[in-house]
Formats: sequence, structure tokens, C-alpha cells
Amino acid sequence: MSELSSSVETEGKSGSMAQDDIVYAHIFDAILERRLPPGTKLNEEALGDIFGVSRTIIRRSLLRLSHEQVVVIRPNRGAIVAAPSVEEAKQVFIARQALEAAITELAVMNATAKQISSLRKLIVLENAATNQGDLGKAIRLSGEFHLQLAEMSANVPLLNFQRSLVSLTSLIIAQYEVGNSTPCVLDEHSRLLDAIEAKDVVTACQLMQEHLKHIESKLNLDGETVS
Amino acid sequence: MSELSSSVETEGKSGSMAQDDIVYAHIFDAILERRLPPGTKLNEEALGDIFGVSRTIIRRSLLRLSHEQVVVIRPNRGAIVAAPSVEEAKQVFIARQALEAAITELAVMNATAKQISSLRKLIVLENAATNQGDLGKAIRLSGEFHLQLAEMSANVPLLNFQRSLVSLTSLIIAQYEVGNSTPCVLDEHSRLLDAIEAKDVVTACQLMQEHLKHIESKLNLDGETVS
DNA sequence: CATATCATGATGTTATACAATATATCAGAG
DNA sequence: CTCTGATATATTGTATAACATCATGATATG
Repeated sequence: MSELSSSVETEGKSGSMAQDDIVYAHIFDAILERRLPPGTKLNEEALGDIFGVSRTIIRRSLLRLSHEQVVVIRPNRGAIVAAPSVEEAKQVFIARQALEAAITELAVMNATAKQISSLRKLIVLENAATNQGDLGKAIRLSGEFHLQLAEMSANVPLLNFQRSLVSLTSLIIAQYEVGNSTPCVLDEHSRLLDAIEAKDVVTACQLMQEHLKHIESKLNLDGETVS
Repeated sequence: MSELSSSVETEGKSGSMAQDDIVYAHIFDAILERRLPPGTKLNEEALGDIFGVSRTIIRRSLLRLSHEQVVVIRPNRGAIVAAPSVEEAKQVFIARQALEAAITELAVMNATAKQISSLRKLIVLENAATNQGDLGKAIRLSGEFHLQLAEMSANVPLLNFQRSLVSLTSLIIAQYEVGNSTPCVLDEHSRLLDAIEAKDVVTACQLMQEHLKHIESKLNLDGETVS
């Protein structure tokens, strides 16, 4: 389980993180960057040894991850990294279409200049990760983009839901991506942000819809095995 | 804490509930029916005594409730029943408008006759509770109606999100309802269901939107204290 | 080769202990 | 009498140990 040695920010935007959150964040990031691929068994004692904490903390973190559907806890059989079925994957995309439409609309209304410039920087990082061929990082940063969009909506419940859906999407991509898909996503994020900055709701929503369709279309969700 | 002696179903639709879920469900229902009003402190040891389980189980249930935002865990200060601010309340309603629109659309597409007749029965129960003046029960059943709608959407992520939002709405109503509001909601549920049964998406979505506006309009979310 | 049995390992829960932190109590100053 | 500060109490957060329960894999038997 040496996949868990990433460098996670130990400081949030306000205050310090409890060891609780540190463990959670490490596992979470490892999953999103696919160092822990879907289906991986998460042994409580092993994790405890890695992080130097007791099973108590590990169990709490796993529970939290399971509430976000990123991890599945099977009674008496332990936790594994979620491996969404095709059916679940489709539901996630349907939910995202609905949610992102609402978020985009609110983002156009509430976005500040500061938030927009922060997103521009994020896009640069995304580009860099993609060009370096670090697909795991690229996926995580792409998710971060959508999360920051949700923050612009200034709506806590929507942000929480988005967090769960973005995580699931990352897992789904990890499972169902076909071939070495070039993420032409880059330009899409950029153009979406342009529309939001221009306060053009209609275009923004349309771009978002196409963007999500585009992502989904690159996946093999039709039941045919790739192998 | 004798508010927790309600009769919660010990059998779900598939299999038995762990004591874990029983504790969770009892607290959850007590909150939704306002036997535990917003702001109530939830003492771990006391709860453990009531349910005859250790703090471990109680802590897990509280954690789950806090993930659904129904309970707030303040570090080193314990858990209390959530007391959403006006700002949070407004965000919840915005989120619900977006979510329920999506759910309604999907419900029209996927609703089975069985599900619709189940909802009709639920409306009868709602009427009964309202006529008996049991407002707590009425609120809970009204929430149940919206949850079953979400089930008709056949979309697990949307259902999960709906669960959280419906719970929060119940808390918000408990906090901000003005006077003894007669829930003229009854007829609205009925007409909404008619539109869904008739597969009239436009009307259904419109009715849902009005329904939510109606609920919100009966609350005092403008900063004026009622006292 | 298939099946049954057993050994091993992991999880689920409890109980206990203790440090860190809040909250309540109470004495004394003003 | 009220306010303030110090102390005592209670509660939470974490660790650890113990054990029952269940799952899994190994072994033995037919």
C-alpha cells in the first residue's frame, strides 16, 4: 500500500486539519489519482500502520468515504474502492447533467473576478499535467475545476453533492475509459469559463452540457468489454 | 431524552437492519418529527444508555447524520441537531428547485403504476396526519412523498441528495414556520401526482416549482424575528 | 474432482483508559 | 449583588485490548 504517500495539503483554507481529515484526504486523493484503482481492498489494520493511527481513525475515514460513495463497505467483508457498474455510471452522468446546469446558472450570477482568475490558473495546471502525460493528475485537476465551479454557485448543498459526483466520475473514467483518450477537455473548460465571465448563461449551460456529453461519449458504457 | 422512543421499522425492503441503522433511524425520525428540535445537544453517553449500545455506535450514527447535514458536530463540543441559518435555508430551497425539477422529469419517464398507487396511499396518510393535527408526522410524511418521488427517478445519486435536502427542509420548516400554517400542501401533492401519471412533464415540473415556492413562502426567511 | 471441515484472518462491537477540551461551579473582588 | 477568574467536573477524541462473528482459503475426505 505504498500508493498512499502523496503530499496532501495539511492546511485547509481555514485552520489545521485533524489527523482524521489527513487520513481521509490521503486515501481520497489516492483513489482519485488512481493509485488505488476501483476494486482495491482497503485493509483497516494496514492503513492504520501506514498512517500511524488506530483502527478507530481508519474506520471513520472509510465511513466518510463510503458516505460519498467513493468507497463501498461490504458488511463483514471490509471496504473496497468503489467500482461503479455501467448502470450506476449512467445515473451519475444524468445526475451531473442536472446538477451542473444549476451550478452553471448560479455561477454566472455569482462569480467573482478572483474566482475566475483562480480557475484560469487551474486550467493552466491541467494543461501541464496533460502534456506531461500524468493522466491521474489531469483527471483530479479536471475534477477540481468542476468543484471550484460549484463553489462559485455559493450554495453549500450543491457543492457537497458536486463533490460526491465529481469523485464518482473520476472513478468511472478510471474504469471505463477506452484507449488513450486525448483529453481535448482543455479547451472546453476554457471556453466554458469565457462564457461564465461574459455572463452568458445560455452559452455557458450549453457548453457545459456538451462538455459532459463529450466526456461520457469517450467511455465504454455500452456493455462491450474492451480487453 | 425520552423523545427517542418512537417505533421505527426494524425491517427494510431487503434484509434486517443492523443496530447501527436502528439507532440512526430513531434519531433521524425524532429530529424530523421535531421531538428533538433544532439546537438540541446530543450527548453520546446518554444516547448510548437509551439504545443500550456503546459510544462507538452512537458516534457512527452521529457521524452519518452529520454527513447528511442533519446534525452538526462541533469539535470537542459534541453534536447538536442542525439549526440552519436563513442563508443556509435559502440555499437549500435553491438546491431543491434544481433537484426536484430533474427528479420530476425522470419520474414522469420512469414511474410505474405500482409506485404511483403507493404514493396515492401516502397522500391519504398525510391528509390523516394533518387532520389529526399531528404536524410533526405530517411534515415527515410530506418529506416521504418527495423521497418516493426521487425513487421513481431511478437514480441513486439523486435519491441520496434528495434525502439530505428533504431532511434539511424539515428542519428549516421546524425553525422558520410562521404561525400555524395550514398545509394546503395536500392538494398540491395530489395534482402533481396526476400530472406525473398523465406523463405531462411540463405541467408536472411547473406544479413542482410552484409547490416548492409555496412551501418557502410560508416561512419567515426575511430576517424578521417572530417571537 | 467435488465437497465438507477446519484454520486463519478481518471485521464489528464493547469496554476501558486517558489526554485534551468545554462547561459548570464557586470564591473573591469590585 | 454582579462580574471575573480559578478550579472542578463532564464530555469528547483517540488508543488499545479483547472477543464474537463472519469470510476466506487450506486441507482432508469421499
